[in-house]
Amino acid sequence: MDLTHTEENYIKVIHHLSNGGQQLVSTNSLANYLGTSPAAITDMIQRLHQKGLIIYQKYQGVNIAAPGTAKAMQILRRHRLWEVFLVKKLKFTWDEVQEVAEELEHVQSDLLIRRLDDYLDHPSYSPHGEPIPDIHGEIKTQAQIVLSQLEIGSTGTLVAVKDDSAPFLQYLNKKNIYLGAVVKVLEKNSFDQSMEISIDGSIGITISPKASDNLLIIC
Amino acid sequence: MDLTHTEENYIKVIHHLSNGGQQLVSTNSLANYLGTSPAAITDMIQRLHQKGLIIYQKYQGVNIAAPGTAKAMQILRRHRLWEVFLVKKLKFTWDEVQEVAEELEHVQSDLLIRRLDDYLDHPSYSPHGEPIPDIHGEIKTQAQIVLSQLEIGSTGTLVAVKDDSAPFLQYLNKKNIYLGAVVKVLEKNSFDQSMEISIDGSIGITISPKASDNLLIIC
DNA sequence: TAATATATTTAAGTTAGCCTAAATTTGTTT
DNA sequence: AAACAAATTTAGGCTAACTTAAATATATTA
Ligand SMILES: [Mn+2]
Ligand SMILES: [Mn+2]
Ligand SMILES: [Mn+2]
Ligand SMILES: [Mn+2]
Repeated sequence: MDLTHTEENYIKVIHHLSNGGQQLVSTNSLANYLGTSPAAITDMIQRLHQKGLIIYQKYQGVNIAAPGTAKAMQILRRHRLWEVFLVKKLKFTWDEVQEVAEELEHVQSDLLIRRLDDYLDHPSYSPHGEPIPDIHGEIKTQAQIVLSQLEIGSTGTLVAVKDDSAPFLQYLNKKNIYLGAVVKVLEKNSFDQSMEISIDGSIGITISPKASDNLLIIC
Repeated sequence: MDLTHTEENYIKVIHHLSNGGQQLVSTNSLANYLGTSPAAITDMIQRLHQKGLIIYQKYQGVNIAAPGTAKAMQILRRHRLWEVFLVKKLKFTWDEVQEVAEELEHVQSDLLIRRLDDYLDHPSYSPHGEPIPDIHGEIKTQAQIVLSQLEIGSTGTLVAVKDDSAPFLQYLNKKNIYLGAVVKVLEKNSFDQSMEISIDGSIGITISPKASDNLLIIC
């Protein structure tokens, strides 16, 4: 079944906001996330329910259904492969890729994505550390924790960001924080939850709780 | 001014069918080329005329206007750069690129196209030998003639196809005819206008007038 | 539990891009 | 020049994806 660009975007957002199917998503949260009216959301979710991609009960919110999950995985795969291409081959920075990948993900060609994957040597992660589903829609998960939960004196490797918006990524650029770096927690300010960290040994870096809640590490 | 995918496709086709502005294009020829009803064409050309991209007089047909030409050049640039990318980097064959490039050409990002152009080392021609407009919309033209006009005994270099449809390109594949090859006219059958040619020295190749009319060479 | 506030759906209207059928204009014959 | 044929436009309708305003259901709180 072939979806429109708009339907693909809705499916991706419902998958995201439902945490991969773990919770119901309200009409208002979708409207808010997508910047449209609640009426438009109701309109679309009725159609997506009709197509069997989501589960919807009037007034009760929606959840992603199995065919919707498969579709979401396909779109995320395309999105993240294009992000890798843009960064690795076209010298985009990680804060420049979002908008373009948002369009490229809708180009319909299985051959294209298969060849792109080959060309990029089958990457497992996007430039933001998000896992890239394989051709069957499977993703490898690794046990990650958020930096804010790390104890003083502990170290970890920064592997992903939870928020891949340009402002956050630019904030990280400014503080010289990048994926793959070894992070050590030097101090925690219980007053405002801010953290003193070192990045690959460089010290003097203070980050807000909002930032440390959006940085994922492995230990 | 930002156009929709559909508007971009119309502009490209009007530019093409008007021979770059040299002749008027009829409603029916557009309808026929695009596979839509004449009524739909009238609808769209009125809007494109309103936007100043084409010149249109009721019942008289349309022609491309200067801003439309600029837009067409931009779309052709994107289309052909993507075609080069698909063939050179993703190992597509020249008969596989059309459909995908038809979608990729609509991705809106000047940075993307600039970087793609850099990445491909500023190619001048598509895999079909079509010139790639530069960033200002300029194209280099070279004096080309169609193979059917070449005299017996003369040679030339095959540089482009006039028809880049998959069936024609596959026909050329089958006959081992490719761009860059030296073509020599060995014989002409005045009975049916068919031609005996050699390609880089290989003989025993007969081609129809329909084919030799769509092969462009330089001498 | 009843009143009130909030969330959601329905109703009605818009635009892009198509359709078919009818009306109109232009081109071609006689 | 009138009649006919072909090309084109207009009229009316459709679907996708939105909008605002009104109606209705659910949640909260007195
Ligand atoms: Mn998108
Ligand atoms: Mn990302
Ligand atoms: Mn196109
Ligand atoms: Mn081409």
